[in-house]
Amino acid sequence: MAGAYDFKAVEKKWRERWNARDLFRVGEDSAKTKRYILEMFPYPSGDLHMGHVRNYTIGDVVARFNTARGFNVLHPIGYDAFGMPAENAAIARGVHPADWTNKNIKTMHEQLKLLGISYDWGREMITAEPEYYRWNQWIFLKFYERGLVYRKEASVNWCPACETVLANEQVEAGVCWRCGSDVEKRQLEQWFFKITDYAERLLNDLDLLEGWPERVRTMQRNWIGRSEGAYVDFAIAGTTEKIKVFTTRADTLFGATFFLLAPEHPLVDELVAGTGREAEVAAFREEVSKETEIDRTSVEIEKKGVFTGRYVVNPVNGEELPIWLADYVLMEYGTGAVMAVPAHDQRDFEFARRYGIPIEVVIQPEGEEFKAEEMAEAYVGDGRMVNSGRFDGLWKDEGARAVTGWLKERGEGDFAITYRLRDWLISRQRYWGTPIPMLYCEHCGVVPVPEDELPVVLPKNVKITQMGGSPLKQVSDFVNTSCPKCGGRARRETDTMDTFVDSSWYYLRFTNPKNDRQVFNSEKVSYWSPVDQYIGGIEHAILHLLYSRFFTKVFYDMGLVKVVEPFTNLLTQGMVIKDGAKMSKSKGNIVDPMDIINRYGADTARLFILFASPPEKELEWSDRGVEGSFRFLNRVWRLVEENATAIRRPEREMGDADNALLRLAHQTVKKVGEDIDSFGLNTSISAIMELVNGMRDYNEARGDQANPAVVKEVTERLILLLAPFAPFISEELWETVGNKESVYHVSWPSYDPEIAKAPEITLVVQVNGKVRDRISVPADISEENMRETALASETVRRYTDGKKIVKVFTVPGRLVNVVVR
RNA sequence: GCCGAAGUGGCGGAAUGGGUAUACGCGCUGGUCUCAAAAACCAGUGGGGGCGACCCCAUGCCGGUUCAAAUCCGGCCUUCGGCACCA
Repeated sequence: MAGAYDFKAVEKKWRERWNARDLFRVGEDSAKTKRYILEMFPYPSGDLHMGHVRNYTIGDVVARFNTARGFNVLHPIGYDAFGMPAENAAIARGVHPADWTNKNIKTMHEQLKLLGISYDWGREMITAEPEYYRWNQWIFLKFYERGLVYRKEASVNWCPACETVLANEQVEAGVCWRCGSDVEKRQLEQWFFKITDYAERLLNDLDLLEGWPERVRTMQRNWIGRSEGAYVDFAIAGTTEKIKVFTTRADTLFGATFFLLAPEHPLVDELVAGTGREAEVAAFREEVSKETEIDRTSVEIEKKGVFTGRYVVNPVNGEELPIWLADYVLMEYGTGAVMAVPAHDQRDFEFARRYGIPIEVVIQPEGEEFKAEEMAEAYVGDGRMVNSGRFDGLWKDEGARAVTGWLKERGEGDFAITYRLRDWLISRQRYWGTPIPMLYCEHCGVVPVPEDELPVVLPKNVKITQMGGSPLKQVSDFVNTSCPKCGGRARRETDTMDTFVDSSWYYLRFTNPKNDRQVFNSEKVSYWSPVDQYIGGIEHAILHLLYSRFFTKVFYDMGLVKVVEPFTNLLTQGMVIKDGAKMSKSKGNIVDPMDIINRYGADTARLFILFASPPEKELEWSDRGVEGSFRFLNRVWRLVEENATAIRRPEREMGDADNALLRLAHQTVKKVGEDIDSFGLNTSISAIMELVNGMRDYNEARGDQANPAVVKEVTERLILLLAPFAPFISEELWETVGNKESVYHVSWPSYDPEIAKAPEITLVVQVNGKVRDRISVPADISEENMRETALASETVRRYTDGKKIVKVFTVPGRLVNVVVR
């Protein structure tokens, strides 16, 4: 295709050829080493945005590069197609969520093809199709069999805007992760996955994930929040009944002056009955229940509570402690009950001061003596135990162990570990999700749907309103069924699954997406898993990545997979921003990828996005920068056209300029390969640009005298290096220089270290650490020669004459530093 | 408040097992071509000084270690993320 760079024609031509040949299809091949490259699949919200383009382009470079290097590369794509936006669209515009979703998928599929991403299109999956979500249901049943699914009534997070419950991970700083509404608390009976059973393994195995950013590992570690401490039993005064608390500070047990229960604690009614404080306590509980998560967990808000009229007995000294309810005690953590030690816990301190409860110091640091009445805040540091009977004198940590051990002997406590991680609430009171495969039989109670009756198909004829409650409840055909056990009347569960369930295992399904007999084929999943390189946004640092790790571990225990971690290496890409802010409709700073593709082509869009910033960092959008990338591709185009002519000229002997260009080409091959491996995609492109600059200088200097063999070799190398970044133009140019085969199947070029080696280096000469001269010397110069050359330099002499040379430092092949006095 | 990351030209960014600071690109200035413009190409471009070969200063700020610091250490400042009553 001679003439100007017509990106539209070029990209269309190769897109059609790739499609026709199904170029990117892969299968298992035991003769090759596999590489599984995966980008987080998109939610089909409409059009591809710049963040998607960045994500998929980065992945595509890695995939194409690894293919060129001879690996068998799995690089699939699918659509995370269940979710709220589809339902919102249905409510707003009366479209069926399925139709809305499918239309969006179609658009995004086309756009991904326009971008030229090398996906194995035969593996495309849509999680909203029964062929996929039936396996969600199957997994749910298997988890149920293993005791990892349970149903319980609990105080749960409720998003009033989404009209559904949320998992703990999905509440960010008290607001809904998706819509930003203040989350409320509700008492509801819901389905949970018992992720806490895996807390210890999820925590420990973070150490295996050396290919993950430390930041993400830390976030997960904090989220799991392991605490070592003790359970201690407190008897309710005047009864034999006991309440268990969890504490990490058993050393302060002698300093407990009151006792706290969460307002939701189930024992409250029973305790308060007959104390005459019923009304006051009930009013307090009512007040707390109305608070949003934000109010309740804000540190600034003053702690409040109410006395129950009852007491517990401190097991270490028999003292009676008043039982209060306090809003800062959470039912979901530990046991929902706390011993309060105001001298050594800031929250208890504030509470005690507010309600006039005594404060007693039981830990004293060396060289200081705290007096309860003088303290302005709790003392939480180290020190020795005081006022603690036989334990006096022990340091904080040994004291905690000693007290716990002593309680354990007496049967009043034990060592314990708790986690901040809560079980994963997966029920959603929404329509557009996977139906939970459970039945409620009038006689048998809760009954799982038998495996051979899957899938429980999501009915299409549903009225979706914003009225709240599961829309499926209204579909009597769906709800009313018979019990598989007794044949009697039963009704189906009408809640659907959290859509994070869908994305917790899709990467394994890609190894065998069309399998209608098994969730995955064991050979295929063994061949491809784990994912070698996973790429996506940091916003999933906890949510999706933690859930996926949990699923993989359960699958491992089930014998379904042989790996304990799903993603060996993780790259968290940075956001695309414009004018310093995240692109968003409300700010009006959105750049539509399709505009860029229409104006400059996909290759330019890809190149700019990769060149403007390293993948993990934010990318500041720049229209000028895009033009620069487009100019570069035009330069490459003209250069290759020019060289295609030069290649046909008669042979000639190698000269210095030829060797120099060849050297540059080999150096560039080395650098580009190394940089892609370490995700220095911006620097690999700059290296390619330098090669192009070198080639241009060569052509200008040599004119008709150019060496055809050198030109051919260097031009071909250039095209091969460019191919992962700008695949369309590379295909075309590859053809221009006379090749028939698709560049996709051509091996990555090798480099010869001998050719890449420079015959001369620049010797930097410093005097007292300041650069004074730069001298070109042979690369293999000895240290002795370096020293001599440096001292002989005229510039250097000006600084050394009349001075005493104290010492001369040499760095082989680089630098000499002369120290004078 | 706690944890983490990052501060380099006018801008995006290079260079960290200490050793040529500012690669590559954008922008800007001048030039070639043109009736003119665009495109393309060529040259220049951290700041300051000198007629000059050159010199001084500069990687958020202040100190330190070293022959040598963007890079290591200590202390600040700023920005951005995450967590946020977890007993």
